[in-house]
Parts: sequence; structure tokens; C-alpha cells
Amino acid sequence: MAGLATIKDVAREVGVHPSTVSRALDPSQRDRLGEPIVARVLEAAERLGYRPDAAAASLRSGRSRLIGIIVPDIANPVFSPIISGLERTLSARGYALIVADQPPDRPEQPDILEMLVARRVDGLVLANVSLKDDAVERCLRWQVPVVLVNRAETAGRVPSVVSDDVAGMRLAVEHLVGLGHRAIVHVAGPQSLSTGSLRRRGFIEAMVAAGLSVVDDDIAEAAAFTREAGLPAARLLLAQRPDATAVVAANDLLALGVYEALREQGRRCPDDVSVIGHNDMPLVDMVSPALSTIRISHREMGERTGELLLDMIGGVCAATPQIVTQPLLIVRGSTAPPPQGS
Amino acid sequence: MAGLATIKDVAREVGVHPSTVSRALDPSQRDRLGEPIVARVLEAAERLGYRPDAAAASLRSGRSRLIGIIVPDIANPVFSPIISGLERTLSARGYALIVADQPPDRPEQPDILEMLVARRVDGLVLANVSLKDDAVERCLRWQVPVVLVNRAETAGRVPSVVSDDVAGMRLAVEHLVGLGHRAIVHVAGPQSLSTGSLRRRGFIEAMVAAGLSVVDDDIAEAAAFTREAGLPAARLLLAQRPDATAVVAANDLLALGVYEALREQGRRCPDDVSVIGHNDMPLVDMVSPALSTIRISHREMGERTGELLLDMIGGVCAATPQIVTQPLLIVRGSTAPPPQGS
DNA sequence: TTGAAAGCGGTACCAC
DNA sequence: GTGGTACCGCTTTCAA
Repeated sequence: MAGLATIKDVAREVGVHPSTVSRALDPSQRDRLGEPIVARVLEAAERLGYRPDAAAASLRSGRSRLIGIIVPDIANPVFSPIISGLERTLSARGYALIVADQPPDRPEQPDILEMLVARRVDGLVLANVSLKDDAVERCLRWQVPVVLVNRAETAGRVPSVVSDDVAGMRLAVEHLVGLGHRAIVHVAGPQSLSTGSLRRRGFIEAMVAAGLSVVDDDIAEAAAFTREAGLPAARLLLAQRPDATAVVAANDLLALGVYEALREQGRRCPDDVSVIGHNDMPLVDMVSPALSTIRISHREMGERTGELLLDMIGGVCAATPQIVTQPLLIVRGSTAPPPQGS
Repeated sequence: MAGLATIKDVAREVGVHPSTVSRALDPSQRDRLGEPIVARVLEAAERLGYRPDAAAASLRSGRSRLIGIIVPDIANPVFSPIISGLERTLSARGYALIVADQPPDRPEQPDILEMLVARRVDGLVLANVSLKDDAVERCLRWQVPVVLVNRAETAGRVPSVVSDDVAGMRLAVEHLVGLGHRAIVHVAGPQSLSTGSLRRRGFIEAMVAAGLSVVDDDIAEAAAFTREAGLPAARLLLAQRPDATAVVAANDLLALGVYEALREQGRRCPDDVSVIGHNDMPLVDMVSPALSTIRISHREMGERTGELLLDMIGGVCAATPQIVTQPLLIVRGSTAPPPQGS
């Protein structure tokens, strides 16, 4: 490296042994040394611009102070605040975050998971697990601390931080029922993901709890959590249930797909059909009509994930906690009472 | 570490010396060895699940295959696609990306830049430099390869990848002039950032080129590139120039702030006042009215940044190229001819 | 073609 | 309290 000062340079400068420098630099060992020597070491280190080599420390200590996260898409507004919150928590405690993305369509080119394990990350956050995914199993085998975020697995073998998807859907359905809706349908997300599957289940449970029945035609599954995938699913749904007065979408992008489908058919939202999303992404308050939705604090999920993971690494937490954050109903302009006479 | 196999384990398994294993695993050295021994090493490595320890390799070789990026906000829709494009390019070539954010208001708590240098990153991407920033100087002193992205510095001491901000503003102004506007004003971004400053200059140049003069009252500077900062700037501007028929905003969020200011005053867009943004963020096509804007491909900027940085690390590129990508005018519903009689 | 040995820059454990 | 030393896992140079 570019001639950066090493611990030996500092030791030579001060006239002490390298191990003494190492101790003087470590706050937890510092008090075992004499005051003046610590001061001189600190001064010399500062003056020489000394920076400990993380690779060397990692090699010897077995801890890299590196955490990895794998997401399906870094730029996705669901995942970027998770990354952001996680990074904030980690960097405050001296950990750095390696971000890798692994879109569902790019399977395991140069296996990202192995790459991170090879870098000896102290812990791993998986934001991309599908319900049947071997990533968790491999982490377990490698004994690397891992936390799932946003999406969980059914087995619950590892800790996770997720939003209460079932509760979120209950909020959505109860809101619509409260407005007088009875003919409520659901654009579901991919059932291979916990978010898609749990929100679908939450929808059904809430409908049943409200005394409304749900049949197959009341639900259409979108191939992905995107506007593009939402449009055909919404078209199908509106064709199957032309009498529907409200659509619950499994996320905001799907809800925007519903907007487009309604526009195609010349039906107005919320006058003819109410629409509610999920996530409260940035800018959905600016679309027309402003989208009613279920707010999830992804940034907070990222922060809690970081705390949990650091606890695990520190050996604080023995169990496998399943942290569930509570979502919030946000009422805007896309939900209203059903049209008269329906 | 969790008992992961080392090179010694593989050597013992095959019955050769560790250095032989090292050579067998290195494609560029492999051909100096006998065919059968290479095959046996590869097989044993596979079977034991051997993964080279990146820290050890880094320590010895002096190259960490780690790249750092510092952004002002990971979740910002301008920066997240840059990170995404960068990560894609890097991971394809065996590099991992450490992401750190350093918001302008959180100065240098535990100095992020030093932290990354201490981790011996092979290169650094700075997406957060302001026009007067010592980060570049420090990287130069430490001799760590660095590329600026999105925001550049005036001095041009290091390579950068930016959008042609001046050209972007020319596209915006020419579009409005072409529609018949003459009374055009500008909500500028922070002048401490190259994007804010260059877009302001581009606005003035384009206005002058169109034979229109610009005075102080025609421009209001927002304190940040946010909706919240856009609102008061827009209020001020509309008060100073009540006759304005078009507003050029320095980015999309500021444009949305203009929307709010217009709404407050009961003026309609685009009927009374046209508005154009900059960036073409996700979802601005869904706001009402759909926002006309200048599209920048941030993902592509991230990719080109990665290529450039890897070239520098490989010693391919001696000069300090300033890569400038060309923006694109996207016409939607927020721009229209000025009202009759104005 | 392969083996041996010397480190890279720290940390941890043992002496004194 | 401080110095000495071994060693983390790998790469690389030198010998054989």
C-alpha cells in the first residue's frame, strides 16, 4: 500500500515495542499502560497518520468487522432504506457494510453468498430469501450469524425482522369495510415470497373476520412486485369481478398497476373503485389520486436488523428472535366510500 | 472463524505443500504444475468447501479487492441506482463494494473516509463531494485511486463521471422556449454542489442563447435538493415574478415543491404555469400532472464509474478522464404552451 | 515441477 | 507495565 505507516513505524518513533503500541491504541487495554507512554504513542500515531490495517487485524483476531447484505435490488425503494438504516447502525459501531445484489433472474453467477463468506464477514443479512431457499441452510452450515429482513422463512430457523404483513392487510381491509365496501378484491404478490404469501393470507383472514367470503376469482397473483406485473393482474381481476368496488394491492407498485388498469377501462379512483397499497413508498403521496397505503418503516427495520445482528455476534442473544414491526394505516385520496347503489 | 478449511487442510488432504495448492488455485500459475496434481487439488478444495481467506490474501498481496463508495444518502433515488450500477460492474470482476453514507449534516463523526482507507480499499468512489471539499485532497495524498460521480469538483484533479448538467438545462429551456414561453424562472439547487451550480449556469446560458435576459429575481436557490426546500424557494420565486409562465427546477424533488407552491396559490400546472424537473426519478411519471423532466441514467453512470476505477487500479488509465453522459428531454404533462395573452 | 521459508501487519499470550 | 514471540492464512521468492 502507499507507504502508510505501520505499527512498527510508530513503535520505532516512540522507542517502544510494537505490542506496546497495539495496547496503547486499544481503549480496553490502554489502562494497563503508563499514562505518558500512551500519550506519546497516540501523538506519534496521529503525527505519522497511522491507520491500523484492517486485513491484518482481521487475520489475527478472526473478526473482520465486516457485515454483508444481499438484496434483490439495491435501488428498490423497499430495500434501499433498509440498507441505509443498517449501515447507520453498523458504522456507528465500527462495522462496515458490503452490499451485494442478486436479482431473482440472475441466479448465482459467481455465488454471492460464498463470496461474502470467503471475505469472512462477521455476519450476514439476507433480504432476498424466498420461501424455499437454501441460502439459510448454507449459512447455518457455515455457522455465520445471519438475520433475515423484510422477507422471512416459514421454518423460523434464524432470527428475522419483518413487518406484520397479516396485521397490515387487516388494517387495509378494515379501513375499506369501514367505508362501506363489501366487494373487495386482492392483487397479490409472488407467492414464493413471504411478503406475497402472508399478505394474501392476511387479506383472506381479514375478509373472513369481517364476515365476507373470498373465492379464487377475488385474488390475482402478480408475477413480481412491479407496476408492469400489476397491470395484467389488475386487468384479470377487474374482468373476473367487474362489480368490485375496492382493490387491496400487496404493495404500492402493484397499486399503481391497478391505477393504470382502471384508467384503461375509464373507471375512476376513488369514485368508482377504491385502491389501497402497501409500503408507503416515497412519492406515492404525489400520485393522482394520492395513494392510501399501509406504512412500513423500512429504515427502522434496517436499524433493528443491525442491532440484532451485532447482539448475535457479541454473543448476547442466544434465541432466534422474530422481530415484527407494526405497520400503520395511511389514508389519502385513493380510498372513499363505494359508489351509491352498488 | 467457523472452522472453514484452509489451504493447509487442502494440502494435507492431497499430500502436497501449501504453496503448491496456492499455485494450483491460481489460474495464471496453474499451467506450471502437473495436470493430475492440479485436478486433485481442485477436487479436494471443492470437497472440503475451501474458500480462500480474503483478509490473508489482502494482507500478503496488498490488494483487498474492496471498493468503497461514500454517498450523502443511500436511499436517495439519485444515488441508489449509481450504487447499483457500480456494484454490478464490480462484482462481475470479483470486487466487493463497501457502502457508507455521510449526510451533509452529519459531518465526519468517525471519519468515514479514513475508515475506508484503513480497510485498504483498492479504490474509492465519492458521490458526495461539495465544490470545496478536502476529501479529494486527502485521497490524493494517500494515493488511493478515486473517481467522483454525479458531482464533480471544479479543479478536475481526479477523474469523474457526471451528467452534462449545462446541456440538460439547455434542453429544458429550449423546450420551454419552443412552446412559446418567455417568462421563465429557475429554482436552483444548493450552489455548494456542482450539480446545483452547473445547472444554474446552464439555465442562464441557455436563456441568454435564446435572447432572454436573466436577473437575480428570476432565480431562487433552495437549501437542499428536497421537496421541503423546494416549496419556500418556489413561493419566493412566484412572488418575485408573478408573471412567470414556466419554472425550470434543478431536480425533480424541487419541481414537486413547485407543484405544491402552485397549488397553494390556486394556479394550475400546466395551464397557468409549466414546470420541468431534472433526473427523471422513479414515479414522477405518475404524479399529477406527469412531470416533464431531463432524464439522467444514474445506473449507467455507476457502471461507467466502476469500469473507470478498475482501469485505474489496473494501471490502464494514466490521465484523469472527465466522463460526461448526455441527458435526454422527457416531455410529459407538466409543460404546455403559455396561457393565451401572456 | 515442487518444496521450503519468509514475511504481509497486526494481536494475544507468555515472560520478566 | 512492558518486551518478546508466535502466529493468523496466504503469496511469493528462492532452492532443489
